[in-house]
Amino acid sequence: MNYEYTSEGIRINKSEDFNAKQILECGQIFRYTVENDGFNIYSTNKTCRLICKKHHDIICTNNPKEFVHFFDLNRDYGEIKQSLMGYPNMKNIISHGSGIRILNQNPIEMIISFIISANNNIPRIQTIIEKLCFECGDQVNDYYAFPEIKVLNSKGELFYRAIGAGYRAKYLVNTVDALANGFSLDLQGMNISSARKHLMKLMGVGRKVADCILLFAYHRTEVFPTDTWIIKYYDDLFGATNISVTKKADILSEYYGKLSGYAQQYIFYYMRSGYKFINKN
DNA sequence: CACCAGGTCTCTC
DNA sequence: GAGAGACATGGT
Repeated sequence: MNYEYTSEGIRINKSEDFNAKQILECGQIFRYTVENDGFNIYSTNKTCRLICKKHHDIICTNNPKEFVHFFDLNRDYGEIKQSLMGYPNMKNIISHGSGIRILNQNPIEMIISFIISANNNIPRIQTIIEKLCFECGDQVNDYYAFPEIKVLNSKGELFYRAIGAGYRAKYLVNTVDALANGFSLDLQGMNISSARKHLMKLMGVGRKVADCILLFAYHRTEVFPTDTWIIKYYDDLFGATNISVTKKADILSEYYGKLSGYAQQYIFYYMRSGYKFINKN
């Protein structure tokens, strides 16, 4: 990715491989706001302002190095997209969201966020997380940080219900307690199935949520998070069958290999934009 | 009213 | 290990 540090911030020259709107709207991040000239983006207790100009974007932040990693700027997405083009229908799908990148986010924030995401819709997920930060997070200038796990662990099920988590409140209480008491988040050296199994010990973390955590916090791109949108895609591509969602996820991740996570994001964005998938080779 | 949204848990066989 | 139901909440 072509970028440089300037006095204004991280300057990103206009490129097919970076589109702020697509990066933020492809469902991987829940904490951002839309402004006239761009976006405000929040991750753990950090923030940046992404200003979109005609010929370039500027990332304004006090933590430039962290946000270079956050936006995955040192990876060649052109190469990734080139490889994916070889798959059926991917040309259309990728061209619709060609500026998507997979962010490198915080494991705890991803775990909590995606437990809330289960059987829920994106606007409501955002509202719940926003309330969580407002109620439990440290105030930093004009926003609230993602809460410390200790603070979250001081809250009970009633609190999580009050912010709208519904029946997931119990899962949150249970998982936050595990995280506050030394549950390991170090997945280094673990193969994908061990890493997934480990995360799934947390209450509220099933196959799909585990795969989101692996992809968005650990950049394990060999997973293919399979939700209701992806199932629609799968059924169109391979034909609707009675096999389980888990099995479909296995087949998809086998099919796309190490590019699964990237493929999944392009497809998710495409499907959710209201495009009907048409299976034509 | 039913169905859906980035599913998971529990119970049963 | 696979297959039903239940589950909070808000939108269409």
